[in-house]
Amino acid sequence: MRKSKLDHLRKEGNAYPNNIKPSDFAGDILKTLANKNKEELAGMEVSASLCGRVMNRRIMGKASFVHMQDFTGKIQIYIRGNDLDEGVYDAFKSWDLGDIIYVSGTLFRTKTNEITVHAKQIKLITKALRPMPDKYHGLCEKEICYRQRYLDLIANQETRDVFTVRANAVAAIRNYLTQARFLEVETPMMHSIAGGAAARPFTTHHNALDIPLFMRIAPELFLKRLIVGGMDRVFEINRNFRNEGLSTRHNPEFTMLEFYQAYADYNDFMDFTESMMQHVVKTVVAKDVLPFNGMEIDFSAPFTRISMQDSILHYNSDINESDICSLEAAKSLAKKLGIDVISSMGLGAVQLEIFEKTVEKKLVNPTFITHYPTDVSPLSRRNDENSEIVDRCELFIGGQEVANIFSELNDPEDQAKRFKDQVAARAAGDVEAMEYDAEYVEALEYGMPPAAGAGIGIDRFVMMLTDSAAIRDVILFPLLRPLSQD
RNA sequence: GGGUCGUUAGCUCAGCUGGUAGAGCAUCGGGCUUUUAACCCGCUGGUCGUGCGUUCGAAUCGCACACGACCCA
Repeated sequence: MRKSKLDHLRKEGNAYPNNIKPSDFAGDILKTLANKNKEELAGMEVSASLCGRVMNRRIMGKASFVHMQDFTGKIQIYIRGNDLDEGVYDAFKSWDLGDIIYVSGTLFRTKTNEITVHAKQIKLITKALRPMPDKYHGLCEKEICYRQRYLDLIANQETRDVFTVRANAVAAIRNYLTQARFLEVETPMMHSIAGGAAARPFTTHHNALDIPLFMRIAPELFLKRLIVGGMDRVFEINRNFRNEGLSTRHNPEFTMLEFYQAYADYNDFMDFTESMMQHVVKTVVAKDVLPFNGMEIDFSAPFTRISMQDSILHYNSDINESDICSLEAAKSLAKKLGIDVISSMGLGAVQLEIFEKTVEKKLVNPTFITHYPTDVSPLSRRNDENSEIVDRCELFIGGQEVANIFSELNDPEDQAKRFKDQVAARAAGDVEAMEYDAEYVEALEYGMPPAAGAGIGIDRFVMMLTDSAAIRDVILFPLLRPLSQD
């Protein structure tokens, strides 16, 4: 048993040493030597030292092959008893799959031409007391992958790839924004008024102040305070928390990028968002067309831009302009579609419902939907020609909402009025309607320059970059119901 | 919240219309000095998600519950 092997290690000395420093990584070695043939490699006498986990062993009496894995890759080790100090090989034979080892030696190619470390020294660094997932099938059960992500990461290369892409995408975004002179900031995660989005917050409590606090549902109102303060270009990549159900597209905590720029409008930001996303796709996955959930998403072409009303007509040949242009007609159409129509809904709100029901899923290639109704956009600037709509759009890709972009409302009196409408909606039973944020209105009264803002759901974007069907697959530790104690 | 499916050894999975629980890998013992899911011989390993019921007898049938996956709202 592995436990008794550990006990034996403890008796012999330090069972958990931390004085071993590898100088190489498996993936780097394989990459740099990839074009050296057997003879060239033998002549070079390249030495290497690595640490990693034993993933596979083939013991053949007095010599063995091992595959060990670090985060950069998996490399084969050739271990011959004669090459090692007295007793080391016998000890090695008692080691297990999953143990973490140190190896140093020289590189060569085997009969079958695989780059391999011919071990001169090996050492057990950390004993694995529990068995690893199946060496061939890996770990399949989704629940174990989510609950014990470390096992998923050990066993499944695809999982390591997904989270590498995620890290690279975030780095590319950060780099792109920084290059465009955006300043990265951090705003509060705990708010006394949960604003900036239509969602229910998580509640918590601060003991010393004895006040309730809410986990933020969006950073928006704080980032715009920074625009008031003269930080003309800011962005934040961080977690939002929304007290809602779980689905393949929803996790209660998720990562949001928000960025704001003074003296820009939503048209500028459509351009900016489009080129930023294209840049990320190009640099991170090096493809133009991405497979996603059985669809193909073309990121290289200019993103389509179409108004909500036009999109309804365009994607539904059976709907005519007269069906959605008056409140009465739109409501009867909505009812026909099985939408729960509330009497307080305006034309815009009903159109939005019709859009979500009949168009959203059909938007595969990146598409900006423009002309959002004012009554569902309490923080957006009204359109100059039509005050019933706002200068706002949402970006849909692969049938999902990925980004929300608008020209910011910087008129404090209009903002105060919009907040009041929200409070009224809340009183009428809309649990997601916003509260009146007097301090934010006060900030606007000091003068916020005209600005554009955008929010991009990082998790959903990463789903597309990695062809992941569920948001859980791109979040290392998604929320699951805890296992009961018994 | 509603529907469908799933839960069997550490992992991956069989187990038919009810009749003493199976395989591969891993583990353990033995053999093997260039293997590739190494191979050969041998041995272990189970509260069949939980509970209740039907039955002479339940992994299998029924009900409830738990957890998960997918679809829908």
